[in-house]
Amino acid sequence: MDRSRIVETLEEIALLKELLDENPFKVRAYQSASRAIAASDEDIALLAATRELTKIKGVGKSIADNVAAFIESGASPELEELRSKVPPGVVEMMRIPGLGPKKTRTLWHEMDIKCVGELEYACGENRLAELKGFGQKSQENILEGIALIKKFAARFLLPEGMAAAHAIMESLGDAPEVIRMAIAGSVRRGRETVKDVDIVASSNAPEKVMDLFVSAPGVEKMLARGSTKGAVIMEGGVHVDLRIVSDREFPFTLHHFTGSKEHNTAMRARAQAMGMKMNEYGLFRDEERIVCVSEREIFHTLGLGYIPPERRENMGEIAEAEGGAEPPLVERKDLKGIFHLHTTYSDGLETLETMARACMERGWEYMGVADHSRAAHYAGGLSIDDLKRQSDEIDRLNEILDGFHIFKGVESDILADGSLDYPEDILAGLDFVIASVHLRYKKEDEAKMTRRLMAAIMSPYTTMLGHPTGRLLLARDPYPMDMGAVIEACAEQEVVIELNANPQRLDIDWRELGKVKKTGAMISINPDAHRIPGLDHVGYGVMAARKGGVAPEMVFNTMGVDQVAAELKARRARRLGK
DNA sequence: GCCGTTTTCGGCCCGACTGTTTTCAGTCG
Repeated sequence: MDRSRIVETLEEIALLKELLDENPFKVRAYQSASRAIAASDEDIALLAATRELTKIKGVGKSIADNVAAFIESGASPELEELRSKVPPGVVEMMRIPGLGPKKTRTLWHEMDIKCVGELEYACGENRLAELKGFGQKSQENILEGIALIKKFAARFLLPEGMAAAHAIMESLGDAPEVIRMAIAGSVRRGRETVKDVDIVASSNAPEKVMDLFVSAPGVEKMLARGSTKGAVIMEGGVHVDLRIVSDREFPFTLHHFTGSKEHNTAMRARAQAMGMKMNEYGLFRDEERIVCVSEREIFHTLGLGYIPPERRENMGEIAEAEGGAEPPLVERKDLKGIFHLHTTYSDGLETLETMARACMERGWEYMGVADHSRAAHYAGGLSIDDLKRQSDEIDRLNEILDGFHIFKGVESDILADGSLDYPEDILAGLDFVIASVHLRYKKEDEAKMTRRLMAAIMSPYTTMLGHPTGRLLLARDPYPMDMGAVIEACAEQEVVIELNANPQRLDIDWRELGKVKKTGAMISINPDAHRIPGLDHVGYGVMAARKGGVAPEMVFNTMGVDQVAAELKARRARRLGK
């Protein structure tokens, strides 16, 4: 049983109970149990089998029994029962901004509205205006909300969120009324997809700053405008919130709006346990305000080391920072070179030499070229002759490029039976091989896909496993497979796991990195670049690695060129000797 | 439903904004 299925089940139970107007504290209990299980390092199935689920703080006897029953039978009677009471369309209605459980329930019970379509019709017929708690304005807002969720997927990729955030930062950053200003929210945390963008500013003239914000270039629509809080929609549909506070409040507000909500909840609980109270304006002991000029001081006051934004997901980071500890996290400057880029030999847009020079400009010591293999017809995969031509060109370039080295590699398709795409003697002539699935995954079930990946990992020529889950964010789900088994096999075979830094992939998922760390396997932060700007995607990869708590030593491409060359040789030799 | 250095009962994180109210409920983060 997948942990995420348990977490989703508990979340859905909480939501449905809320819609059914059950005790809000009971609802919260399910929510916090769900979060606690999501954040736990423990083997949930094992704890369930030994009746020890209540060891997890936030999981009591009742929920523990439910989860255990769910794991055993694969179905949750409680959830089924709740689902039978709430039409699915009613749950869908809650996606509309401004509709929470209470209002949705009113629409459902008072107006017999059971789906988004019926709601849209009712608004068009002006039938909500007379309903208690609603009015003309809410009717309009609901219609706009429906249009919005139809027009835009509810989430955006990280780069789109960053672009919107930087646009606002640029138009407000130089204003004399702005004292400090920073991007907060999920963009700052480096989440792979974001729902909206949060920006925090300090000022003594908030009204002026708010004026600038709602009239900034690129703003399409103003949603809200208070004295301290405003919200707009940018062209392209990204929702941006701005919060303006006094400068002494700024670090607390920045921390608060960086979130995550779960991290904040845990931090406030910690403050409370230490006899303090924390909110977005400050930290207080009794009525006395505790001065902190930076986020670092806030963490310090609470007996913690600085927790970088990427880590703030309440997935163990607070325990790790206990006593002032600050576990090292990889930074972009730690990368000494990169693997996995494409050139005009296959579907890249730049020549080998142009890409090499672009890497040199970025201060890297080496690059590992990995064009597509011959099965990837659609991407101009390389024939054996193409590979040889490329190899000759690399030899020439390695002669003339001063202080830079190109490693010879390929991104070999993992064929349906798990074998690689070239004969062994060809693979043996390469410095490294990235093995990736690109084709024939749609009909594979979990067992078959796992076997296929395992077979590829077992090849002594496989150096790295490329984009392990195959997901395309907001577009394609990961293929089904046993990730735990794949990670263990990689560790055992010394196969490096790719963290594909393309912002549409960010694959392996950072949530798996804790597991990778435990097995001792290494990751490589690979740009998978097809053009020059794609090289800078490693920045997204670094953020994802940091979210997973990855130290520089765990990242293959933090090694310098000589060490990488030696390591590639040594690994190949060890595996051929096995 | 969960939890416990005030508690096995009585609490449960906190504040801004909106729209509908005529002092506040609901939503959101």
